[in-house]
Amino acid sequence: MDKPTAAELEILAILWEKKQASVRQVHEELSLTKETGYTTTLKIMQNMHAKGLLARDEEKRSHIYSALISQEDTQQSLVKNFIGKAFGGSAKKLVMQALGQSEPSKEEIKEIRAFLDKIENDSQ
Amino acid sequence: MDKPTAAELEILAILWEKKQASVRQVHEELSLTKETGYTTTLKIMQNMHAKGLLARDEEKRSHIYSALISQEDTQQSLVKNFIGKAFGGSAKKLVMQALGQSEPSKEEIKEIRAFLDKIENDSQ
DNA sequence: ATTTAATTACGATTAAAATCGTATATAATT
DNA sequence: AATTATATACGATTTTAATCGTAATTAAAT
Repeated sequence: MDKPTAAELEILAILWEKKQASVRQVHEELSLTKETGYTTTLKIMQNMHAKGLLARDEEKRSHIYSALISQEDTQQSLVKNFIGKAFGGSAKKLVMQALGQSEPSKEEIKEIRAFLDKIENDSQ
Repeated sequence: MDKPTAAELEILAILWEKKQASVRQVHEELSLTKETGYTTTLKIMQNMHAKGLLARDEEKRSHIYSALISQEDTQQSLVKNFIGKAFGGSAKKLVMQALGQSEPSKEEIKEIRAFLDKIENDSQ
């Protein structure tokens, strides 16, 4: 599947969190961080529905939308694409760049170490 | 600075590797992985020069271009932006997603562990 | 029933990026 | 010197995403 655009991703993020929502609800959430018109949000969500990115329940007057692609799958394809485009295919370089600039807490570092342990064991 | 577009990033990647190159050289490299016209490459590089992304030596007939922004700085801003847009600001989630899908080698895992050690010590 | 408010549908417009054609200039070749 | 090849300059076009206005529809309120 084609990767979602920037505006689509913002809407997906809201739907992943809310599970399901009307255009109105999505738009209000979006308005907290972005200056945009209601019909713009509506249009994008209609497009996403037409593309198969969102499901739509038309029972009630105000349609209820929900994401048809999972956050995990989407993030996976985004990361894969990003590593290819911005880091010449090296996941290691991306990881180090991300760690180097984000100042992770002790606890987060611990979690990442545990994750590395898990990967190492799985690969045997 | 504004983040480079996708096409600009491809050109930057070539210039970071070659240090400097003519439009012809960049275009030939680009043609290996992409179907595109010479004047398209030329135009984009001219735009990048106008924007201050590339330096240009006009001594010879065929101008010689080089990147004015470093790979490290660019990757840093790209990653920062990406974490915000695709991972709700959590570098840890990005890191785990990247590690989970890339099947890093033992050697790479070792390097990442060493990097984590370094970060932990620096933060004290 | 009428009016008001809220929603979807639809198309047009705008904006940004990428693409390309053609003219012009310059160098190299014959 | 004339021809050919190669570059740049410039503007127009195409493409894709995002934005928005307005009409039509439906529900709610009076």
